[in-house]
Amino acid sequence: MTPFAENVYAALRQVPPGQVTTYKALATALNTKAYQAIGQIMRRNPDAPHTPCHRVVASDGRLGGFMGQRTGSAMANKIRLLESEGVFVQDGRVVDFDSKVFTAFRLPAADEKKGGTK
DNA sequence: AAAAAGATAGACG
DNA sequence: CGTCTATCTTTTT
Repeated sequence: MTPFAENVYAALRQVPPGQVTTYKALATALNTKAYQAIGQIMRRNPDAPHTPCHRVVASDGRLGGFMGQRTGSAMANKIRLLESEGVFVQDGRVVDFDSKVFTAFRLPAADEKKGGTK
Protein backbone atom coordinates (compact mmCIF):
# COMPACT_ATOMS: atom_id res chain seq x y z
CA MET A 1 0.00 0.00 0.00
CA THR A 2 1.40 3.34 -0.96
CA PRO A 3 1.08 6.37 1.30
CA PHE A 4 -0.44 8.34 -1.51
CA ALA A 5 -3.11 5.77 -2.15
CA GLU A 6 -3.89 5.69 1.51
CA ASN A 7 -4.69 9.37 1.40
CA VAL A 8 -6.88 8.89 -1.61
CA TYR A 9 -8.90 6.28 0.20
CA ALA A 10 -9.16 8.42 3.28
CA ALA A 11 -10.60 11.24 1.23
CA LEU A 12 -12.83 9.01 -0.83
CA ARG A 13 -14.18 7.37 2.28
CA GLN A 14 -15.28 10.77 3.45
CA VAL A 15 -17.71 10.98 0.59
CA PRO A 16 -21.13 10.10 1.98
CA PRO A 17 -23.60 7.99 -0.02
CA GLY A 18 -25.74 9.92 -2.42
CA GLN A 19 -22.81 12.16 -3.22
CA VAL A 20 -19.92 11.96 -5.61
CA THR A 21 -16.52 13.51 -5.82
CA THR A 22 -14.25 14.43 -8.66
CA TYR A 23 -10.64 13.64 -9.36
CA LYS A 24 -9.90 17.30 -9.12
CA ALA A 25 -11.43 17.50 -5.68
CA LEU A 26 -9.41 14.56 -4.48
CA ALA A 27 -6.27 15.97 -5.96
CA THR A 28 -6.91 19.29 -4.32
CA ALA A 29 -7.62 17.61 -1.02
CA LEU A 30 -4.30 15.83 -1.28
CA ASN A 31 -2.68 19.02 -2.38
CA THR A 32 -1.58 17.56 -5.67
CA LYS A 33 -2.32 17.94 -9.35
CA ALA A 34 -2.10 14.32 -10.24
CA TYR A 35 -5.68 13.79 -11.28
CA GLN A 36 -4.61 10.86 -13.31
CA ALA A 37 -2.59 9.42 -10.49
CA ILE A 38 -5.72 9.23 -8.40
CA GLY A 39 -7.59 7.56 -11.21
CA GLN A 40 -4.69 5.22 -11.61
CA ILE A 41 -4.97 4.02 -8.05
CA MET A 42 -8.69 3.59 -8.52
CA ARG A 43 -8.18 1.50 -11.55
CA ARG A 44 -6.02 -0.98 -9.65
CA ASN A 45 -8.22 -0.46 -6.64
CA PRO A 46 -5.93 -2.36 -4.28
CA ASP A 47 -8.53 -2.00 -1.60
CA ALA A 48 -11.64 -2.79 -3.57
CA PRO A 49 -14.46 -2.86 -2.97
CA HIS A 50 -13.66 -0.99 0.14
CA THR A 51 -12.84 1.93 -2.10
CA PRO A 52 -15.98 3.27 -3.81
CA CYS A 53 -14.25 4.15 -7.04
CA HIS A 54 -17.65 4.30 -8.70
CA ARG A 55 -18.34 7.31 -6.56
CA VAL A 56 -15.61 9.24 -8.28
CA VAL A 57 -16.52 11.12 -11.43
CA ALA A 58 -14.87 13.53 -13.79
CA SER A 59 -14.99 17.28 -13.21
CA ASP A 60 -17.70 17.54 -15.84
CA GLY A 61 -19.88 15.21 -13.87
CA ARG A 62 -19.34 12.43 -16.36
CA LEU A 63 -18.62 8.95 -15.14
CA GLY A 64 -15.29 9.01 -16.89
CA GLY A 65 -14.03 5.51 -17.32
CA PHE A 66 -14.47 2.93 -14.66
CA MET A 67 -13.96 -0.69 -15.53
CA GLY A 68 -11.49 0.19 -18.18
CA GLN A 69 -14.22 1.02 -20.61
CA ARG A 70 -16.13 4.21 -20.98
CA THR A 71 -19.07 2.39 -22.35
CA GLY A 72 -20.63 -1.02 -22.05
CA SER A 73 -23.45 -2.74 -20.28
CA ALA A 74 -21.02 -3.62 -17.52
CA MET A 75 -20.84 0.01 -16.58
CA ALA A 76 -24.62 0.22 -16.52
CA ASN A 77 -24.48 -2.15 -13.61
CA LYS A 78 -22.31 0.33 -11.78
CA ILE A 79 -24.70 3.12 -12.53
CA ARG A 80 -27.44 1.05 -11.01
CA LEU A 81 -25.41 0.88 -7.85
CA LEU A 82 -25.11 4.64 -7.76
CA GLU A 83 -28.84 4.94 -8.11
CA SER A 84 -29.11 2.81 -5.04
CA GLU A 85 -27.20 5.47 -3.16
CA GLY A 86 -29.25 8.29 -4.60
CA VAL A 87 -26.94 9.27 -7.41
CA PHE A 88 -28.72 9.01 -10.71
CA VAL A 89 -26.79 8.87 -13.92
CA GLN A 90 -28.13 9.80 -17.30
CA ASP A 91 -26.37 9.80 -20.60
CA GLY A 92 -23.17 8.96 -18.78
CA ARG A 93 -23.57 12.02 -16.64
CA VAL A 94 -24.54 12.49 -13.01
CA VAL A 95 -27.94 14.04 -12.53
CA ASP A 96 -27.84 17.17 -10.42
CA PHE A 97 -24.13 16.55 -10.27
CA ASP A 98 -23.47 20.13 -9.31
CA SER A 99 -25.40 19.52 -6.11
CA LYS A 100 -23.91 16.12 -5.44
CA VAL A 101 -20.29 16.96 -5.81
CA PHE A 102 -18.57 16.60 -2.49
CA THR A 103 -15.40 18.58 -2.01
CA ALA A 104 -15.40 19.19 1.71
CA PHE A 105 -12.60 16.80 2.41
CA ARG A 106 -10.95 16.85 5.75
CA LEU A 107 -7.46 16.86 4.31
CA PRO A 108 -6.43 13.32 5.22
CA ALA A 109 -2.85 14.01 4.24
CA ALA A 110 -2.66 16.35 7.20
CA ASP A 111 -2.03 13.73 9.83
CA GLU A 112 -4.38 10.84 9.66
CA LYS A 113 -1.62 8.76 11.20
CA LYS A 114 -4.02 7.17 13.48
CA GLY A 115 -2.20 6.65 16.47
CA GLY A 116 -5.13 6.63 18.18
CA THR A 117 -5.30 8.50 21.05
CA LYS A 118 -1.91 9.04 21.83
C1' DA B 1 16.46 1.15 -12.11
C1' DA B 2 14.13 2.94 -16.11
C1' DA B 3 10.39 3.32 -19.19
C1' DA B 4 5.51 3.25 -20.36
C1' DA B 5 0.75 3.72 -19.31
C1' DG B 6 -3.31 5.68 -16.91
C1' DA B 7 -10.28 6.19 -15.08
C1' DT B 8 -7.93 13.98 -15.76
C1' DA B 9 -7.91 18.94 -16.16
C1' DG B 10 -6.77 23.07 -18.26
C1' DA B 11 -5.42 26.06 -22.00
C1' DC B 12 -5.14 27.39 -26.80
C1' DG B 13 -6.61 27.83 -31.72
C1' DC C 1 -15.66 22.52 -30.64
C1' DG C 2 -11.41 20.01 -31.18
C1' DT C 3 -6.60 19.16 -30.04
C1' DC C 4 -2.42 19.35 -27.22
C1' DT C 5 0.14 19.70 -23.12
C1' DA C 6 1.20 19.31 -17.93
C1' DT C 7 0.94 16.63 -13.81
C1' DC C 8 1.98 12.30 -10.48
C1' DT C 9 1.70 7.79 -9.27
C1' DT C 10 1.64 2.88 -10.23
C1' DT C 11 3.02 -1.06 -12.75
C1' DT C 12 5.87 -3.75 -15.75
C1' DT C 13 10.23 -5.11 -18.19
